[in-house]
Amino acid sequence: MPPELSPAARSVLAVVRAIPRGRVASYGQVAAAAGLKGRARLVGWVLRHAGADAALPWHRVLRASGGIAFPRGSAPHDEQVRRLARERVEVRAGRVDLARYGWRRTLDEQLWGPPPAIAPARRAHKSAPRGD
DNA sequence: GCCCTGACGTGAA
DNA sequence: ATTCACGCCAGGG
Repeated sequence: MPPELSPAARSVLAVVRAIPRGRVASYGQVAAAAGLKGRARLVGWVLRHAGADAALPWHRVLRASGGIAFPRGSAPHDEQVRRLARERVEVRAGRVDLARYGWRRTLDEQLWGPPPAIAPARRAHKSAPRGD
């Protein structure tokens, strides 16, 4: 990263630092919140060059699909999973359920966010012991 | 300048 | 669920 962070880069970092513990946001979402709509790649670029900043919650940034951007099995992937697990964010098959852990900034999003009742009322037959 | 490669996103097949 | 084509744009060759 250049000695002087571009204003854009600073905005991105500010947004990332604003993601609450136990919640996650997508690259695109971060970009938009930083006033850089459509520039998700830039967010990736900034994080990649931000590297050794333990205080930066880079692990809370995921793909729009909720998936981790790193390849399954790669070191950074596992590291991200660990960091997320440490704050109670569960990662299954390399992805996080955005409906449950996605960062919702506006009241509107808070209310309309998790629409379907968490209890799917699935076929009550061969169910498993559930209760989280 | 041109071409390729990304910690990406979206819409279409 | 997967794959593909594009759109995007900063760097590296």
